[in-house]
Amino acid sequence: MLKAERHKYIMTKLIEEQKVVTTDLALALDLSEDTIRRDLNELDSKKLLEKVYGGAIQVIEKAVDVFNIDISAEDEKIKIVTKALSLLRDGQVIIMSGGSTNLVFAKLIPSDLKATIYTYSLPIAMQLSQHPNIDLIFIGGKMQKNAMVTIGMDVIQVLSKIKADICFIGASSINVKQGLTEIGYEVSIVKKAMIESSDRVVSMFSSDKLNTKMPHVVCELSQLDTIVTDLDPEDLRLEEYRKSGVFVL
Amino acid sequence: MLKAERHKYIMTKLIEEQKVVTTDLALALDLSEDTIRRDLNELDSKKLLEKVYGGAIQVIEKAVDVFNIDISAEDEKIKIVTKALSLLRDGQVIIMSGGSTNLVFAKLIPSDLKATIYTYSLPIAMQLSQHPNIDLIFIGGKMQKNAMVTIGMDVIQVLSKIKADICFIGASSINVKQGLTEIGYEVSIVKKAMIESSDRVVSMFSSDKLNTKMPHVVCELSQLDTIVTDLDPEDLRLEEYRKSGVFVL
DNA sequence: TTTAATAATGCAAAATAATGCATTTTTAAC
DNA sequence: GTTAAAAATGCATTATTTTGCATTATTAAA
Repeated sequence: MLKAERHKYIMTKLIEEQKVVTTDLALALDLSEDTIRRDLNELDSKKLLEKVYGGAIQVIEKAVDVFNIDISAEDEKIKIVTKALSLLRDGQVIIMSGGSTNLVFAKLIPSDLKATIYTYSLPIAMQLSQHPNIDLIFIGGKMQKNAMVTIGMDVIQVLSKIKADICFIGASSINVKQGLTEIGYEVSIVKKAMIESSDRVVSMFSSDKLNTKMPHVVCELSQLDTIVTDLDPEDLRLEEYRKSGVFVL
Repeated sequence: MLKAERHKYIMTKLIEEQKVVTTDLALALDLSEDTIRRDLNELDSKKLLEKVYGGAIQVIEKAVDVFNIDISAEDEKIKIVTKALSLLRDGQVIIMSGGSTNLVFAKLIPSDLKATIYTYSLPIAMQLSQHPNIDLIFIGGKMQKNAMVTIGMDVIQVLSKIKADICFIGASSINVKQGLTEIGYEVSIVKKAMIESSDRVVSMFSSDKLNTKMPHVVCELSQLDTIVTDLDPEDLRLEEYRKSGVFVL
């Protein structure tokens, strides 16, 4: 019996019975359980079924909901952004980049804060559109699909004409030598423009981003006014950053 | 019985009866209560149910989630927009307004369609950002909070520079005499600009919008090329519209 | 507070899975 | 056809997961 035949048999069986059991299949096909397991793993990796302990079940295609953004390590992020809330003042003009940390931040902005926020991130704009006292301006342009942010000249142009009091920048990577770096060129350019337009630059990120680097430089450490992490500001891992003159919150 | 099966059983039971009781499940499935408890805890941590003393209950819809847009009469809207899908072609430049009917439309655009879409609606942009073959351009500007669309001069300016093959306009109200009308002045202006920039104008709406009016005129009936409703194109209620030269889909 | 029910924890046995390796089968090139 | 490489298979070993039980802790209600 060919492997392909076996796979077909397994898939048929799976549809008939809603599930298959490794031991049963081994018996029915007169093969070792190892082989069956290898088959099931193979079919699983092709997403034709879902391997579970003892056998496999049908794939449940969960309707991909674009609007359901799940934030990894949300608790940690809440801890970070809560510290940054103290930087907010009524009347500020604020620029916010994308990223899930900033999204958590947007969620937690007190509802009585009166401010103007510019952003080029769809999820952040969605979130802020619920805020009663924030004037929200979305910076349009070509969408970078997966990150759900706009990029390109249109964005740079708008940013270059703004004068903001403070900007909140998500970080992909940061280290003492290169400063803030990004994986994507276009995003790095946009973030540069954000920094140019802001009196004060704040970057929030979790400590696992510390001492990592990506290909495209956004800015040197000295251009950041404040960094906010999950660590205690006195933590040793932040010492070098403190020394270089950045305020650590 | 596989663990995965059991979990499925528990979830089904939970939906049927609104709750499950540990002891009952142990009896029904012929397993120790410990195992059931472990199952319930596992499902709880996946947020599929809520473990309580003695069993589990359904998860309570958590606080209004911005990202959870619920579409009223979605089935009806699916019916409408499905008809409109036939108007799409590879290579088109498309403008889409906001509105839940257009959002449903965005969801159903075939994933192999290659097109460029301009929109100024956050939810629609979120939806389209998942589409693999669409170049998406968001038209930025000041956000109108509740509707989650941008409005104002910035939007008009961008629209005035586009030349689109087709635009899809949601409708608040339509009648034979005034044509398309809107409740908000700013939105009416934006829609006017959309129409100006498009070779072909399509409006999709449910039949209860027929023969109603709002304060701000968008355009006359004659400026619409196609209207798409839930009704049969031959329906008597659409007769006057057909007579006025609009193509009814 | 008391009491019975329910839950958490640690542990051991059993089932299932992963891994490395030897053997066989298949494939492809000469 | 021969032959070498690649793939598939089964086995032994080791690792992981699941499960039930005993024990202890917690909870809810009288």
